[in-house]
Amino acid sequence: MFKAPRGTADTLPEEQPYWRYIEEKALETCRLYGYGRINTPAFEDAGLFARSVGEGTDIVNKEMYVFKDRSDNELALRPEGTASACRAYMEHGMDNLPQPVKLFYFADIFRYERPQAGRYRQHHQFGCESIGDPSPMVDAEVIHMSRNFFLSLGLRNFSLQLNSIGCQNCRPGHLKKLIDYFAPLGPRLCGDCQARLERNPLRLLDCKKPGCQAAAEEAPKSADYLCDECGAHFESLKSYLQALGIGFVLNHRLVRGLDYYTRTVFEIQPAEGGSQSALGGGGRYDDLITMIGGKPTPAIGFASGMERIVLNLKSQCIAVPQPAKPAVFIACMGGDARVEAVKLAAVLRDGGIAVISSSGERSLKAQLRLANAAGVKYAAIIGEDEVKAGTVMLRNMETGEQQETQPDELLKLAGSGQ
RNA sequence: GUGAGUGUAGCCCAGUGGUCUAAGGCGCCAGGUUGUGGCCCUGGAUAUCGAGGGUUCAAAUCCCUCCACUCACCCCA
Repeated sequence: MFKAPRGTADTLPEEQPYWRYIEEKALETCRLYGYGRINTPAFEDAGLFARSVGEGTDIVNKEMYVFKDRSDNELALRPEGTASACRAYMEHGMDNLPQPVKLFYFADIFRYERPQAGRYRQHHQFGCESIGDPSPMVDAEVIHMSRNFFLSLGLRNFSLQLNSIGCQNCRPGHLKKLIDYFAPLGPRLCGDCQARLERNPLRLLDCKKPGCQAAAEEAPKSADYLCDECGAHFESLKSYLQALGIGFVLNHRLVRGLDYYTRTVFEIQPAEGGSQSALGGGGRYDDLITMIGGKPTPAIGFASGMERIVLNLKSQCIAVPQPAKPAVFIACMGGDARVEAVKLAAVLRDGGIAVISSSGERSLKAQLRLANAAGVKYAAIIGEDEVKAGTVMLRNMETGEQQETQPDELLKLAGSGQ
């Protein structure tokens, strides 16, 4: 038998209310902040991600689904959403629009990883990007928006982790300090970290190994080595957040796994669950558009993982709206009754009433059991007597009362919800 | 890619060498009225015991290999 590929999942009808709920809250949040929806392809030129996310990152190196199509184009299933949004921004000349351009999306994201709790090979992100404005006001607004999105979902007890990793001008200085700090520790670092020292010293801060963690705590902080511009940007962002009453945790070890981030980086972390279970995260990426061949364009974005939100909604026992049950179940007995049942279902549906019906193969008892299981308010029963009389036996499933009715009366009754 | 754990019906699971032609619960189907649901009662269907190989007179149960799932690491949403 076929099974869904590893790391993918079917979202069955009973799960859908969670997704619908999240989508509605996201849509409302985007409306409040003036974001417009964009859909981009599930796959792109592989180079788009290699250039933006970074050749040296795990995402590009070992997690990206790359393939050649029949014309030998090198394509990749998108491993994140920002690069596509920026590509679309450039491709459609959105730099000629009033800036910033604010886009949001729901996208499936593909990464070849070992699945575990809250992590899948295909997962879904709600993300937003504000492109074209360098002001820290925008940073504050994006952070405010992401926080309010989670609050609107009813989620509580999450923290906002914040850091600034500087820009092309000041980051090299910090990196050098980091190397100077970590290099003498050499053999006391774990194997991974010794490799990271060469490849990407920032990542050393991220290591979960106790020994490295202790070392990372004392390491030079990027925020201490910001250039004047980055420092001023970070300071005013913090003052905006304070003015908005948004609490945050300065986390100098918060670096993100994508190369394109500059200055502001942030993450929303649930109270419970490890550091790898972030509900969402984002940051500024002022260099990304130049990395993929555009003119210098400042931007900042945020993305959240739908599956992780569902997990947290459940663990926090947040009830989500359930879809309405159909109003009427039509039961029938006998061949002539079936014709009447089909006609009645059509009349009711034309009148906007949700109807489910039985094909009449089973006993009335069995049909009513189905009606009960479906949670309908009314069962409309059509047997030989009703066919002869041109009526319908209407049974109220809540009270058990029933009465003969005309089809058009039934329409009125069910429509009024009485 | 690495490490640990788990694999028995649609779902939850009992069972650790013979009494297992595999128990129970949920769900499903039917019956308990001649045209009537929800509770209750009765009956029924559904399991190549993850797959393959081995040990043994005898394997769901022991051994080996493989596969899948889960959790954790790496990294991220």
